[in-house]
Amino acid sequence: VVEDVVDQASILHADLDSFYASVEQRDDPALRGRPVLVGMGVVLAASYEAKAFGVRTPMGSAQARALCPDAVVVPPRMSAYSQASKDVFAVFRDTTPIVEGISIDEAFLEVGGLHKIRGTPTEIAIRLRAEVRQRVGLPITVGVAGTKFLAKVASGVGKPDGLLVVPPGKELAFLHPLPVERLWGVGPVTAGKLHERQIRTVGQVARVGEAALVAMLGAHAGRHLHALAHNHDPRRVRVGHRRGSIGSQCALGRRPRPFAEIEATLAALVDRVTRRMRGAKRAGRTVTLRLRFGDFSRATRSHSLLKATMQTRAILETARGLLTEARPLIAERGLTLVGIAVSNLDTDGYVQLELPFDGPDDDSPLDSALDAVRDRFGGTAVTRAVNLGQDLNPAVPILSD
DNA sequence: TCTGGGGTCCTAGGACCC
DNA sequence: TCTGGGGTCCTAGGACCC
Repeated sequence: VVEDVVDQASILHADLDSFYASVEQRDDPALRGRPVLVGMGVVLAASYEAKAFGVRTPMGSAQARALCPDAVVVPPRMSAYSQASKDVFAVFRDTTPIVEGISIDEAFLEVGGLHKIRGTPTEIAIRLRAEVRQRVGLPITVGVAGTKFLAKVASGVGKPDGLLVVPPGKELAFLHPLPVERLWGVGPVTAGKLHERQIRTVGQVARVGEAALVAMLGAHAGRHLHALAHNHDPRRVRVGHRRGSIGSQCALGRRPRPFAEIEATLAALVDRVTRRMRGAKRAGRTVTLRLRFGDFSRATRSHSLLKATMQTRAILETARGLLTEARPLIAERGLTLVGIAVSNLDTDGYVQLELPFDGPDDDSPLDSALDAVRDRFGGTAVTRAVNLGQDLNPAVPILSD
């Protein structure tokens, strides 16, 4: 009973519609009302006009053009989307301090304690949509419900450019007729397993029983799905989430590549990732090499360092070692994608510098280098004397936060 | 449906620890 | 030399999300 009283519909899930395509239509009036595809090789986003022709992401551009010959295809402009995302999140934070971003174009907002200041959750949601439209010029759909999960489902059903409120007491009536694919966490594999047993709607999932779902899908997935089908989701909206990994990848196409070219691509990926790590002031300890092959099978190889680092050289050496380890696999199956990710992220780590340093009388290059490090990483640099002439072990930190 | 680039979370075996 | 019960961390794979 207490839960019923407390658990009012106070969670908003705000989700921008066809985000990249909407930004393109906003910035180029000639694209408005027309089918727009963002992405040259593969469709990254399609406007609703294009989706009406059956275009989906990720779909090859050739196929998408076949479905929708009148579509305008534009290259992605990531910096414009990134700025638009920042602008929309500013509107979110003006609405409530409790905002949990879950991707570039969606977030949860907790508006429960704001009744006296800003009105009911529904009133807040109406105003939020108007403000995003007015201040950023983009359409957004908002779902309102008592749990995160249901708010997310509601925004999905409410798209495009809509508002869907699930009032307390009406949750299961809303949820149970929906197809299982609507559940967050049910993808093609899980949906297939459910369909095999003639389970197609959320209501049918709810009637199956937890034990049967666990037998079908495994302990966690089974319990999770059972809980969601009954709208049990105790998760609160959390602020201050930090990413757990930073990575970059590159599709290579089906053409066979010389090993040296793969190594060069890997070096470029590592450079991009370590730059982003330094920009975000995050060091990482586990390096993962991601591979995809001609038959679309995948493999990963990973290695954990003793100490977190954001140094290009240390991560590149590790990545090269992993690539060498995977070389027989690559020769056997043919590589179509290579990627690198760094996880086990920490806020501090080490940076190693090599400096011309003639002796005790010549400490100015060291001082200026330390200043440069402080400027760049914003931390407190601590020096440790190391005789580089004797010991060139790259694992020895000479600077640390 | 012949497939990009960025992520998250879970499972499971093995090594190792007390 | 064999044995419990309780853990942690590492690695690899897989499903899923936008």
